Amino acid sequence: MLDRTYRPADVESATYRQWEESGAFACHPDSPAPPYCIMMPPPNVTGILHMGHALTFTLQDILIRYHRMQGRDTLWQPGTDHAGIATQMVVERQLEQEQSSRLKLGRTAFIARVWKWKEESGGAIVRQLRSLGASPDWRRERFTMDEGLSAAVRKVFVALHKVGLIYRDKRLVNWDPKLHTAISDLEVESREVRGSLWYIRYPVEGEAGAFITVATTRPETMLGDTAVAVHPEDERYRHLVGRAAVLPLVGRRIPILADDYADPTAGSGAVKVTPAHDFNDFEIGRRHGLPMINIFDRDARLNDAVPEPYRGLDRFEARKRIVADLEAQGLVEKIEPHTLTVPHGDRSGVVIEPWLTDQWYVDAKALAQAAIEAVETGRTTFVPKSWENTFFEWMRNIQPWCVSRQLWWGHQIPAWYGPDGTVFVEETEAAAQAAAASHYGKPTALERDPDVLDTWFSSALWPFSTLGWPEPTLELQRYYPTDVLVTGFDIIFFWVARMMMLGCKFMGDVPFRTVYIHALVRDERGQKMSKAKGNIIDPLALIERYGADALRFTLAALAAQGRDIKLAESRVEGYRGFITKLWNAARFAEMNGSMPVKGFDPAACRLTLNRWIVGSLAETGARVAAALDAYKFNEAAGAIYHFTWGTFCDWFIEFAKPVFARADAAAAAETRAVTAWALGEIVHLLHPIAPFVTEELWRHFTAGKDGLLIAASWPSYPPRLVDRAAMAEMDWVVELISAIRSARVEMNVPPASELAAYIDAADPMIWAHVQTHKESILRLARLAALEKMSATDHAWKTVARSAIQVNIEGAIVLLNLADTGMDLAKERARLAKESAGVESEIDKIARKLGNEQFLAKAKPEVVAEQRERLAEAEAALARLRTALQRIGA
RNA sequence: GGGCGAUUAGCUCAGCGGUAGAGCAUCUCGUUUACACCGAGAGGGUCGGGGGUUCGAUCCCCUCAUCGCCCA
Repeated sequence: MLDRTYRPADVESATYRQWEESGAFACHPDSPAPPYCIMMPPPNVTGILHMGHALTFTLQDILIRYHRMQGRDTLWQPGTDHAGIATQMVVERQLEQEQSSRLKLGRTAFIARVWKWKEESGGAIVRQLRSLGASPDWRRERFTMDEGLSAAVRKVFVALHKVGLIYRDKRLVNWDPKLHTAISDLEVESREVRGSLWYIRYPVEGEAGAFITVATTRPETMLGDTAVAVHPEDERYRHLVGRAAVLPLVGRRIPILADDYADPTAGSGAVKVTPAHDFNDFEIGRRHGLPMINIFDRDARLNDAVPEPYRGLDRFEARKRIVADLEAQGLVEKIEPHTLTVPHGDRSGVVIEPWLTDQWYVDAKALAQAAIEAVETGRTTFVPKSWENTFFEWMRNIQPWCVSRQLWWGHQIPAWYGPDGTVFVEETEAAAQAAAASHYGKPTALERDPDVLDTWFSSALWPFSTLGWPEPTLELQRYYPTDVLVTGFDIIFFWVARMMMLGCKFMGDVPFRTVYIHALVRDERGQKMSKAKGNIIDPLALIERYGADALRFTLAALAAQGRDIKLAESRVEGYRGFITKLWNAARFAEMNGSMPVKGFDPAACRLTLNRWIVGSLAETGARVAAALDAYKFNEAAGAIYHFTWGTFCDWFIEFAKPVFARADAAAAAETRAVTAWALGEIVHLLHPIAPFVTEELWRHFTAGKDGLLIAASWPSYPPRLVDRAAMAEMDWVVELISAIRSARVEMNVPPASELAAYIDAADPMIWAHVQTHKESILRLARLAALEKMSATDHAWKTVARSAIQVNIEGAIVLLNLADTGMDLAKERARLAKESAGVESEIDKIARKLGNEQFLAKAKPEVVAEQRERLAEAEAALARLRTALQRIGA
């Protein structure tokens, strides 16, 4: 016997274990079934499950379970990402607490320490994924630093280097002075900061008392200035172009030159040029062949290239000192408040310093071409399509990708340097040494590049490296290109674009046919969840409180395309109610001996009631499948929700009750069988979204005889199951009961009082319907009796004065209040209000139908529909008028 | 500055050419043996403003306002 309420905690972990042990998650590369593959975006090994993960993995799991049930050989490839900077930071923080440090340990010991951390505490998220019910093929779990994946990284690096698509270059990079590494453009966050604009006078050489005033937001970098630039058209400064200024505090002679970059309308119109510490100035420096003077060390402290008093100062300290010294010399003309955007490292949070270093770059521009074409030609499509624009925008303006990082944790770059600096890029040290021996003519000692690769470099290979590339494995052949990538828009650039580029390059085909971009989860006020704001909703806490299914259902129900998801806990609570509702419907079935019947054929049902629920279910099944096929998770969830609660529970079960109690054994048996069948179908249709409760119910009803639901087939329903007549009939009965209920409440009829009712219907079919469903109608509308009586009967006229007259399609029903008394005035008002409503509707439709343009141009079925509506409304109005007349209005 | 998106019931959101919907909240009533994590019923919206296209606009187009996000 099922418990009174479903307790998720009691079944979830055991059910999960059963799924996993049954092998249901496994892919079968040798199977004849068509494959279906999703690459799980590998979460950071340091990560813990947050709401964004819960959403993305729920949606992926829904797709996987759905396609698995459809008979596809599914591979959901799981794994984790080594997350270079994040992981290194975690372990470094630990060392700090032990009064140790990465440097004290040395590289080899440090890396060993990180591996140890990874084995012990890494991958918590992988365990958490299980409580969400995710069903990836865990046997195939990969880690981006696994030997196989690392080999793929080396091979790709070397191959790209050989063809010049990876190269070493000295240019400005985004330098993180806290983490001591270069980072890519994407890892830089622009933040608006309130600062100042300093106007500084630079003396003009050879003209005592003459100055050119430059405006700058970073006065401290003046020590590295190598020019002053003005706009070529700027009359104010034309006479100074070609001459020189004397850099204050330093005394260096720097040219005044004309360059379009200087904006005459901004600041003073003249700008200082610091090519080694500003990306725009770097370009000016290149155009004019200016020297580049690096004035910072790796901590962004002033180095020995600056005058002695400033050496060793931190950049912010230096700013104060330099401004003070310039003021002392009367060289600060003015200081204006100024809002500017300042680059910050997304990991460290410190201000990024443009710094001149040697780094490895990927020629992203060249690689982007094939990826752009793939999307243009539709070999990969985005859902929703509008994200393609974002993708194109980024890809068409892509910059060289700086892939080297000055970290220890990651894939060390396979480059070795000879004594003279010659670089040998090879997959192994032995190969590098061989290359060096042939280059130098003798064995030569080499030193390996200490840097590691950007974490996203290995992630970019994920769709094929996890399948065994470069080996020509069966899996690679079978599952690549994958079917769909599911992810948030925030990593289109970081990851999607790069997988596209490297997939096209090395596999000769796109990594996925479809990219489904889902919304970001925000809190109920629409704010991004963050620790700082304290508005984080922990998915694991929700699972504990409401069950994984309630959380999954909520996320699916809210996952409308192209919108942020504002998650309120009340939604999860509400959908837990749905899970419980289903549970109780199953209890009802159980209590009434409704168990699955072998060989039951839903098409063979005789009772209208049963034909109706069968057809209704078939339509729901089609809707759910169509929604999932179109990635409309909210529609799938909505369809199953409304059917289960609004149709099956609210009406079908109520109608079934009198049938079960009836003497007609055949009818009862058929209804029992249909009830069990429908429940079975519901758990199938709901399983991808709410796998735990559905599996539990399935187990309960089949006693395990039919195997696990996770491995069951997705139901398909032949169109002949949909019986329009049965559906219309039941719709009418529902309308009848609803109308009576509504009128009773409106007229303050005590709920317990059972009224005698009379129905007058012109169409004999209606009376037939009433007779068929009489028991249900009496019960649900709380009537003592329902008899046929014509409005022309004398009795009708008498009763009408003490009765509520309920108007429904094709009929009018009298609810006799003789015993309880009748407020005629109130009844008149009620009928009058209803006729007013109908009149205005008639008016609206009549006007429409009176419009020749409408008749001429609207689709015929629309016109027909309006005619029908008008006819019905007119009939309703006639009934209401007669009803009013009868009570003397 | 460039781009994208939003503005629909008190709140959070669906719908996106032809009868305005859901969840939560509110109000009234109810414990009729599946379910109070419930049931019945009700109230509540000139679908941001203005213009246009159309027989017809919440839906398409333009414009304004407000608010987000991304990129510079």
